[in-house]
Amino acid sequence: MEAGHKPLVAVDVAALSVWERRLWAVVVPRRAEPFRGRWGLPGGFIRMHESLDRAAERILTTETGLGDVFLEQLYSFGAAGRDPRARVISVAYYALVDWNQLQKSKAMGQTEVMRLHVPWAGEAGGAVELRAADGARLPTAFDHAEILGMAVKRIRGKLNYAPIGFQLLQKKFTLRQLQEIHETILNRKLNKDSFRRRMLSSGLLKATGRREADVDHRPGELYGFVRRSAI
Amino acid sequence: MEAGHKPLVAVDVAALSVWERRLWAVVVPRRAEPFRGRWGLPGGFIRMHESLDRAAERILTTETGLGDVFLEQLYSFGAAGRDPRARVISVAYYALVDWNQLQKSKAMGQTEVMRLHVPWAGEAGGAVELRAADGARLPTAFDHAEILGMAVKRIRGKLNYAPIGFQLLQKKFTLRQLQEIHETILNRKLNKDSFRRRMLSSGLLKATGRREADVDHRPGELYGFVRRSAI
DNA sequence: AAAATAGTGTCTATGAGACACTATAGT
DNA sequence: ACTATAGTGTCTCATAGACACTATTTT
Repeated sequence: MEAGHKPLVAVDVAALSVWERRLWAVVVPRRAEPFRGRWGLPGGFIRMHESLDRAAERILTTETGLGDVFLEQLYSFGAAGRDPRARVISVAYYALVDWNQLQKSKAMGQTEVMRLHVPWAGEAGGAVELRAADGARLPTAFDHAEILGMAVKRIRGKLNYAPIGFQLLQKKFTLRQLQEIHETILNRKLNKDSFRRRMLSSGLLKATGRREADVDHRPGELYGFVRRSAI
Repeated sequence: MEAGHKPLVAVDVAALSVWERRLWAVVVPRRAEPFRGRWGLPGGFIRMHESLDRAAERILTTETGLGDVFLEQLYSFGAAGRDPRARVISVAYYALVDWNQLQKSKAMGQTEVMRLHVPWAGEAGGAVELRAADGARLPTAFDHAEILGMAVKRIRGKLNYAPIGFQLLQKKFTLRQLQEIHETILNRKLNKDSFRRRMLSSGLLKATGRREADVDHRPGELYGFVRRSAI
């Protein structure tokens, strides 16, 4: 059991949100080398006495101001040359954040929210692209485009059996809003009738009796999620 | 970006097999403290210039003699006190090994193959137990019972959409053998007719035209898997 | 012949998709 | 009235489970 030299252990967090039928990610412009001028994920090194989960929470909160969100371990990245300065093993996490909460927390950090473009279908996987408001592709740092891609792949798969769509919405939402979230994540249209049936029969939604307001059409009923889970 | 002290990074491999309708795991008796006399997973520290995947392959091969098997990253474990000697982050992998290959490689290592008892149903998750031949429960080292449990949970989930059952069989096998593998992993009976239809319509099996031998009943047709994947 | 499993055919239950229809909000 | 979406009812199609039956091997 000899250790040789020790790599550094970092935790990077891919925080995703959905807005206007698009996927968005929280990123940080790099002001120092390496990858200066490129965009990276919020990340940091683990402390000696904190767990991986705690490190992910701490890093997300201090870098973005976000707290009390869905946060789950994603994958560990350890290619030898992924950081040109030193050997760094990164344990990646992903977070799902509702858009309104994200806007409120934005004042805190040096982070920006950029649009994700997913150049593959289904769960094929691979790197994704960051796009600026004008549609220009933004350069990414390290292997963070792969990490973001794996986060998208993960939530696409998870949507088939877990109710993670709720994590991207406020506490009360209509079935149409929830369907829009699912369609955005999967990047395909879903059948309305089937979606309603599936959601209502899952037992995870409870009707509030209230309806949405300020829409220029018949308002839908507002539902709540039975339990709002965090790590 | 200051690193503080560096934790050690280890890779542990949960190598699983199926035989006689039971799950088995490759474990190593610990001859030194901590956890002397208990049973642990094959593991080791990562080298400075090797990737995580390569480290998992190396550790599996040197400790167990196993090569060319299905090997995939599972989860990273980083609780602060999981190793009483030092801060160790362990990136866990799981491997699926066909029983005959496992018996052949056994001569090589100091490893043993022990039966797994899974005390939870479905994909509830949690630690599993190691059992000796006489049914006695064996004590485990570190958090390795949790790692093994997560490996079982993972393959149970994966069985719903991926053909990993093949990895636990020799190149040619009958549908009954494959169904037995699935039933052992899931710990429940499956419908024969439906299982046949699902497997045959998946397009992943090709009939060989040959039949099994040395069985005391009508022999089933032997099938092969379209591609034998490794990492 | 008996035992055991292989393999096929068919019926039913379930769930998804398609489609049509009615209901209700804002403009 | 018009538009847009909410919400319901029903038909069809695909798939899983159940069951019955025939086929084929060893003992």
